Amino acid sequence: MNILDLPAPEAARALIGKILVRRFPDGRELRARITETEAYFGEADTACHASHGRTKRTEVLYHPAGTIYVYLCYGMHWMLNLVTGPADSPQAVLIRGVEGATGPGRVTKLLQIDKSLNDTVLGGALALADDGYAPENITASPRIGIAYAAPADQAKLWRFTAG
DNA sequence: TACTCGATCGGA
DNA sequence: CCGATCGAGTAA
Repeated sequence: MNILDLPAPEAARALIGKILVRRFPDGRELRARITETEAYFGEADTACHASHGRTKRTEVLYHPAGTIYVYLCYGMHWMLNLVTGPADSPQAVLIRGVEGATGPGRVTKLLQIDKSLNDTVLGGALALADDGYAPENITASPRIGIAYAAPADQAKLWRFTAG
């Protein structure tokens, strides 16, 4: 059972402590342990980009688990998401933080991730690794930056932090 | 084609 | 607190 086959909220929790491996064409490799995630879960979740249905932008969210979703936010920050769950069920986990980078915009800067990885699949330029490490404890809290979402969705405890 | 606003960050 | 910076979405 792959973590990314799980529903996004469960996958988001399970991804804490796992390692992102960024591989470059010249063979170089960067590794960063995931410390913070958020789940965006389906068209019914008004905080999820797919809440407005299937569009050119959100199409990638409907792809199979393990697909990478990268988009530009505020004109300058790339956001890294990993699609979870079955195909045609739009859900994803936002990687909000890794060791050495606090904040989703810093994660992609550190790992040199941009639009070119959008709609590609984990296992190539970006992969997941599990070294068996398990965080001491994981805290769940409300998601950040979704003031536009319905109150019930803002209240969901779908942000996970290692600590 | 115009306009708006964001899953942010760093500096004042 | 506020500006940077740009593409998707929406309205027209």
